[in-house]
Amino acid sequence: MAQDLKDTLQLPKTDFPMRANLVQREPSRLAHWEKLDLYAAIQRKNAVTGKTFVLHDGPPFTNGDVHIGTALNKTLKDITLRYKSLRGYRTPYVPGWDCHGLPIEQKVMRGLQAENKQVSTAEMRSLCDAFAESWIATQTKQFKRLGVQADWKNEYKTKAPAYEADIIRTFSAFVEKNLVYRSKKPVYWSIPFETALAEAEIEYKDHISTAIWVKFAVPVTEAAKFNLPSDKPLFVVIWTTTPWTIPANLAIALHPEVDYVVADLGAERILVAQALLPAVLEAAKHPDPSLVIGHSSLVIKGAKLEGLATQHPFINRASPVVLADYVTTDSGTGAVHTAPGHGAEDYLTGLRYKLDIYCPVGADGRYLDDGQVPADLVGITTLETVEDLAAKKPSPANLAVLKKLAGANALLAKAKYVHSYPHCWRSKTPIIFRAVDQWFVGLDRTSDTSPASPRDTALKSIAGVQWVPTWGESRIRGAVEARPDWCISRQRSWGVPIIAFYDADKNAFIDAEVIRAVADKIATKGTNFWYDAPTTEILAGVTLPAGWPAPVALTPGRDTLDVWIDSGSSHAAVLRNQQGATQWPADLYLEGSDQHRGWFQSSLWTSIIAFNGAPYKAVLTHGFIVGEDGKKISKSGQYEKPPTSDNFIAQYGADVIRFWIASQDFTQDITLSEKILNNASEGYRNLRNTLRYQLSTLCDFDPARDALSYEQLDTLDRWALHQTAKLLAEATAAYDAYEYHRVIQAVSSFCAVTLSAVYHDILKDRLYTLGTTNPLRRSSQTAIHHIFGVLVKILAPVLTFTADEAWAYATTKTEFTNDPIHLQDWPVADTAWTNSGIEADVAALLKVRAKVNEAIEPQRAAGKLGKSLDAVITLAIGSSDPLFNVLQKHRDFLPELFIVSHVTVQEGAGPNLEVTVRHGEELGYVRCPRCWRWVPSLEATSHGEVCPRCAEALKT
RNA sequence: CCACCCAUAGCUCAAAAGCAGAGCAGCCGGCUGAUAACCGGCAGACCUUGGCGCGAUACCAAGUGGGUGGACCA
Repeated sequence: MAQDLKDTLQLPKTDFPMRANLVQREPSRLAHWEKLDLYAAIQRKNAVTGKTFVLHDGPPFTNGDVHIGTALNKTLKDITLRYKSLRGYRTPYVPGWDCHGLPIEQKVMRGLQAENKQVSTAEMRSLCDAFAESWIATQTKQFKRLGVQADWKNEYKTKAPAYEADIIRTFSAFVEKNLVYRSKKPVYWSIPFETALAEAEIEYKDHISTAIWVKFAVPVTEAAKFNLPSDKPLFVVIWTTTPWTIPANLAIALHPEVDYVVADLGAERILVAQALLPAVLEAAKHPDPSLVIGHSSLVIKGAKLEGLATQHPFINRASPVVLADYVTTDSGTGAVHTAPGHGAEDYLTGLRYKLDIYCPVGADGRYLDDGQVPADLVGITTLETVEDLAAKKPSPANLAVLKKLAGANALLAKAKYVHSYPHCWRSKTPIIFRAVDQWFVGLDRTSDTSPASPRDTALKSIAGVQWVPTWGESRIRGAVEARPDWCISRQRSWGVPIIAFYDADKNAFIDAEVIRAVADKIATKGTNFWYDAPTTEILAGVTLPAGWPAPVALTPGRDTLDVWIDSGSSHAAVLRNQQGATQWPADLYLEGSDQHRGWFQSSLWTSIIAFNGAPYKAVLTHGFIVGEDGKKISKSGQYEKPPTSDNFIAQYGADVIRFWIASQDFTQDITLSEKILNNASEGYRNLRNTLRYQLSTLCDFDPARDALSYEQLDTLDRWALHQTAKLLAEATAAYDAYEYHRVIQAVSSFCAVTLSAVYHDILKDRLYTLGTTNPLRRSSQTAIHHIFGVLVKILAPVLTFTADEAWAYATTKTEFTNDPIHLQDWPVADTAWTNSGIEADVAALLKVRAKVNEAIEPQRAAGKLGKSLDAVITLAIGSSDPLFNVLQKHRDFLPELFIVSHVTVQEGAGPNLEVTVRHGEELGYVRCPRCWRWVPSLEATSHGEVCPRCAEALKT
């Protein structure tokens, strides 16, 4: 009989599974979308609105699986775009791949090395190409699995010939504006391989160097100029661990604020930092340092010595004193040997003082015969071979220089010095710093046609861009202001060549028109054309500028462009060409905050120079994923498996990962831990169950047939719609502000509190027990139908799979629909939904409800009461209290709201609300076996005895 | 060493110059008509110090801790 009655209830029913089983089921939804060509369908749908939102994709590097950090980036982009497309924007999104660069070249090279293979540059490039291509395929799969929706058919690759041609054309704009110049710059140099090395190709190892203290004589005339004593020979003493660079010494750097002292050693005087004098004397093994007194009258600030021209120990050349902040008194003499061709900071100092970037060492590591290097040094190598290292023998050059210094009586002291020193990862020999010719972009250059320098224009354009968060603006401004001239050449194979030619004397020839002509050829033939074809073919049909030698006399350069120009040209190669129906400038760039110095900046420079404006209207940045210990996830050892996107998806499913990402304030670093992801799973399940419950209550509801108008809706349902309107406004504002975590907070709270704990719970009675077509039941279903529509669309950008799944069940009662959620429009709340009168009343009543629950709890604990429906409540409150009237007004609604069997409102004596709880039984009530409410009496029906209300329901 | 950002409950996030609010987790219970679900109750937080304010977790300053970028080192 109980079962019989149960069958008369309208119990909720849905096929929408409670268990998401995302890991298994998401792929089939992806396949379904693919079949529908959903991306294209969305673009078609929004093509008529005239609104477009272009997010330009920053290309990930194609040398590995998609990292969870990359997943974060792509997911944020996807959420943004899906929201915008629901808002009616056409959202062409062309994904990109950054294919060139050292990491790939290195991986390929290490592979070849393991097999002991030698290949040509063109073969090398083909191997790199294949390597990149295979990762593009893998990453595409992984991004798709994550739910990233994009124009995959129109993807851009920086290694595609057409793209490479656009990189080269961008470069031609640099040349055209006369910004490109050639200059020497010190680079890491491997002597055995005769090649420049990148930072990543360096290994640091302990090295035994010969430290030397070298005396630079101060001529009498110079001493006089600077009020230094000249009755005895005076020397400035420098200290260095690389004796072989002494022939390239062009200056001595002092710190402007450090005190220097002239010390009398008896036969001669030396000038060193006062603080380091004892250490210098000790190194020089002075018999009795205590006798040496620095002339107290001769303590002098470094700044006062600027310009003092000392004499190089064995080359007839002055070595002037210059000033530099990096000079320390930690070690050495406080006077730093400066060879601008052999050190990064020496180089910068050299630039500041307009010194020659002098490098008398050839590519083979041997001293050149340049007319300055002493004849007995010419041809001697600076290379320290592996054998030398094993024998702890200094390089020939070091030995020769020591001999020269000793012979010139310039060697005050020498000592072994063990320190970490860069070595070539392939030859295992110490590298040298060696200045070689490089191509630069002069960022401060102006011309008649471009009176504003790139830097000025860049700074101006930064102000016109929206930076999210706002501190991004000062970050990039600082980076743009501080950036020195851009060194754009690299001595690599896997990259885009710099289109420059050289004659037999290594004179460079470069011209914008020629570059563009070559670019056109590369666009069809690929870059290997540059490496394989003879110059005559490369330049066939190209009109050479006046003054150029004939093609036969020219050799194509082997330098490649800095890879930042590759990705930095994407706006030109993609947006300007309207690839995938995009447009320039982009509405948004969205990348990690490290890109202020990377892609945001390189894109800005190329765009400023080539097109005179920023390539983006807004730039949004996010932080990085860190482990619980606050360390970057890649360095944080908390996960056994590599932190790849796929590994996390395999455990949680894409929607949970997306939910987690959306729930975080991504302007900060984002913490990832098992606990946090489990939290996210829990949050996800809550939302899923809420959607599921709504679907189940709508099982017999056909909106076209059953929906009521707002005017016909019940109070509680109107209240729920009011809350929904508030949620929608909040979520919309949060989406617009890119504050997705606030969307999640709002929706989670709405589902858990407003719906699950209050609205849905209260609704059960009327939805289950009333007759199918009862207006009150239809009222609630109408409201739920509206609420579901809002909720599922708010969630759609984040829970792409689940929202569509729920949408499919709502519209077709099956798992899939051919009209997916992502093709719908953003919901609109009817203005009538906002009803503050009802909101105020119900809010007051809900407070009473909380009091009632509080009062029920002790009874429950005492075992007197089970479910709240067993309770009969008496409320007593002073009639002067405004609440009294509210309670009276809604008297008939109270049992339902409190989910109790009966409520009596009395005029109370005290000022406070008094709640009395009794079991229905105590009042002599009987329990209706159908709706479980306690009522004064039951009626007989064909289904047995039930309460009058149920009897009524059973008639229909 | 410099610049910038951040600091609220175990976790993820709110708010507001005037009693700091949620979700998840926790603890105790209920229900068995959302059931690997659901409901109720409980408990739990403003980094430290100073300043201006009637009043500061919020504004200012210093410190501490964490992060990012740079400088330096190589």
